[in-house]
Amino acid sequence: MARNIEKDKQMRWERKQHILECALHAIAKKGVSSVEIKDIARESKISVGSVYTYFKSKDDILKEVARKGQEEYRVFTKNIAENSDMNSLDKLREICTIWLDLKSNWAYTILLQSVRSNETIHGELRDTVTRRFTRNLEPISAIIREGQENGTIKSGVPLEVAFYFVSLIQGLTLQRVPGYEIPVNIDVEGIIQLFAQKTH
Amino acid sequence: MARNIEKDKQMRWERKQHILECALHAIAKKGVSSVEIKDIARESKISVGSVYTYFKSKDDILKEVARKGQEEYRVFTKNIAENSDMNSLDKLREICTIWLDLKSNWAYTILLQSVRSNETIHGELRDTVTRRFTRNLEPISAIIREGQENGTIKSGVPLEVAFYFVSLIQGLTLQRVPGYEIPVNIDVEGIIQLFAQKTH
Amino acid sequence: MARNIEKDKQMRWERKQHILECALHAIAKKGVSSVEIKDIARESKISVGSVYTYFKSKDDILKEVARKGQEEYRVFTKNIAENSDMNSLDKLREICTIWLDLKSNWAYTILLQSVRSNETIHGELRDTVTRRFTRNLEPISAIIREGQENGTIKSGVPLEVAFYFVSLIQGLTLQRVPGYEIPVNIDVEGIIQLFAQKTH
Amino acid sequence: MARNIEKDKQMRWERKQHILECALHAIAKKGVSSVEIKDIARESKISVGSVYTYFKSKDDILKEVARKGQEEYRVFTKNIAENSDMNSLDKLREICTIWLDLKSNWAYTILLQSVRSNETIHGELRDTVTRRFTRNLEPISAIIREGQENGTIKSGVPLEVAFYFVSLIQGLTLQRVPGYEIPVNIDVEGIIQLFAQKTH
DNA sequence: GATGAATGAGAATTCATTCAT
DNA sequence: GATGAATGAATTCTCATTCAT
Repeated sequence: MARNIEKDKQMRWERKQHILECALHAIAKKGVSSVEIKDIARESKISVGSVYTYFKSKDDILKEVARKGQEEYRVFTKNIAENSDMNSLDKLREICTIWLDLKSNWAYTILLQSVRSNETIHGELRDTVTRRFTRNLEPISAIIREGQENGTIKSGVPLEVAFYFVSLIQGLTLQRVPGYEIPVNIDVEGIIQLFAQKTH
Repeated sequence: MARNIEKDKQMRWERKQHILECALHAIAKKGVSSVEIKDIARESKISVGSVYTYFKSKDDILKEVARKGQEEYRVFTKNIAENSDMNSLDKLREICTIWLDLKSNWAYTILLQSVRSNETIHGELRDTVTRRFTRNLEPISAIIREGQENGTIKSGVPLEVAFYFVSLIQGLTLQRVPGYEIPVNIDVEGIIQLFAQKTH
Repeated sequence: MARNIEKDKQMRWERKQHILECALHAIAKKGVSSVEIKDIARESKISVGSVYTYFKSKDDILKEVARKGQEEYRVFTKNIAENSDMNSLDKLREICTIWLDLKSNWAYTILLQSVRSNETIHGELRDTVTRRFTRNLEPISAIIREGQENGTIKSGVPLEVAFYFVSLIQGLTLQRVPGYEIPVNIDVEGIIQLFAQKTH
Repeated sequence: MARNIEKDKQMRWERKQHILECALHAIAKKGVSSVEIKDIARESKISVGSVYTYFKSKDDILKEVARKGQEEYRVFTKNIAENSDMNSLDKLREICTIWLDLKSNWAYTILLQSVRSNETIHGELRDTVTRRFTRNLEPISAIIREGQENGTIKSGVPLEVAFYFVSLIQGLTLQRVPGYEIPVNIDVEGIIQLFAQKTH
């Protein structure tokens, strides 16, 4: 009996995660504000009613997708930042490459943008997303500082430089709308060189 | 008589422009897909019905706002690019400063963003916006090329570097949600230095 | 122009009243909690969407119907209470007769009951309805006091007796469900005699 | 074996009764039409699915709650009516006191009210409830007749007077919404005096 | 032309009932 | 039998567009 309760909780959690992932895909396809519960249900291969078994409302889902995305991003950048086997530029390179490679990042970036820029969305959520974004600059900021100390990254307030780096990547990501990509090549090395300190 | 017809046409054109500006503000406040015709009417201080006297549909308005914004942007960057009184870095500086200063740019950037990423919006519009965005990279690209030739800007495919420059500025712009700004300072000089060629 | 604005306001007010009356009929037919916006729209001979032009929500309509009903009841009893051409028992007789005759009173009584007994309804509304009910006892209470003073009505705390009188009438009203009436005759004179002071 | 079957039947009956009582509480809290199977399950401390093990449908539960309540009421009034140790007025007094004291009566009265006035409820049930209500007037009617014969109760058609008595008590009961009571004292003696025949 | 009420198609949400475990 | 997740029909509410004044 106790085992079943545990198992049920586990199952419920897993299904929630599944729906969140499917919601992200649905958002990637239709855009945050056009996505319908129907789309999320279809993508998750469950009924519309069932979505409401796991989430209170559509807003609730969007909130959770944003949270999940930001948390995963934090783990992703933190792991790279703390990896002592890589030098600073390689860390930025890695972040840039993986970030621009992941298809889901587009949807996730769009989502965060929408959440933040949509006045109809409850202030608390916008606040939270903003706060998390700011906190998520820290690992990048640490990499920048480290690079500046060993002379491989350009000088400048680390947090500000991190902000530019992230904005640049997000700006590029937003241009990569599936089906409507800007037809200009993106070269990770070129991007990294913007932040690299030339040595002679 | 002919004069009156001319005058009427002129009036009509002016009112359309007024509505477009107000629509941009309304969009900036509520997001492209949440904005209602009622919002645009209220912002323009006219009635809902009158909006339809000047525009065929909501989609029509979005299309026009996007077109107007992108055209003004093209004129803005082109003028700076062709100004022979400024050096290349100063041109970038000027674009960066003015762009980040203008409040309406935030709304306009959001709008383009939303138009391109919103699947419910007619493909033709998304196509047009994308094409114009690409073409609008040209003046910036020209500045980059010029700067590379006189050794003040870093090397790299000019169009790609221009793409990074614009993406960076747009990425930063999107973070500046009125009331929910990321609390990190933006220093134009720091941004320009990313693209500047160090001389010894 | 000023005339039109006035006229518009007047029209709007009249249509609201019309919808409220139709809503009361719809409620009378289907019961408070089963009544749908569709029913109210049909009864008012307007579209569902139009109902929302005049009222914010279904709850808003119920609230207004309750308010309107209680206000009309207050005017009704006050007018009778203050009529110096009738003696006290005639006043009670009149109230009783008219109240039990009016078909809409059934719906209205049901509505007030539902509002008060339904826990899902916002406390503020329940509070207001309760307060108004209490205040509306006053005219009846005045009649009772007057009758006691001239020896035609039984003794007892006037407000309490008024409460019994109103509860009795409301209790009877509630039994008169259209189509499911309790097959027992209601004799106004018999009811009045319960409250009358026998003289010898 | 046979004994087990008996025991099972007994258990099943007891659980049904338990659910019915809990359903009454749930209905009292949320109103007949707002009450959800979930509420009844929660109140009964069993699962939603289990409710359906004992009852065919929500309607079935409502029907049973109403039947149970009306039957208990019949037994209650019949016992008092037939009690030869009490005089007629004492009998009314007893009914009045106990009825107004019992908290569950409020819920039960609301329930009957709602069942009868709710058009979405099956006509057969509404019919049955109405018929039982009428039949349940008989014991009260008998008390009235008895009182009239010994000169302690006012004259009038006994069934009609009984109808007024019950309506008055039910009317008062309905005003006593937990937490939203009408702030007027209820004095059983005052009520009884309305029906008492003054002797000189 | 200007206005804002009217419309109805479409989206979010609820909940009685069923069903797999 | 017990459980609670799954279902989808039904309901409330929204909003672009039309239309009468």
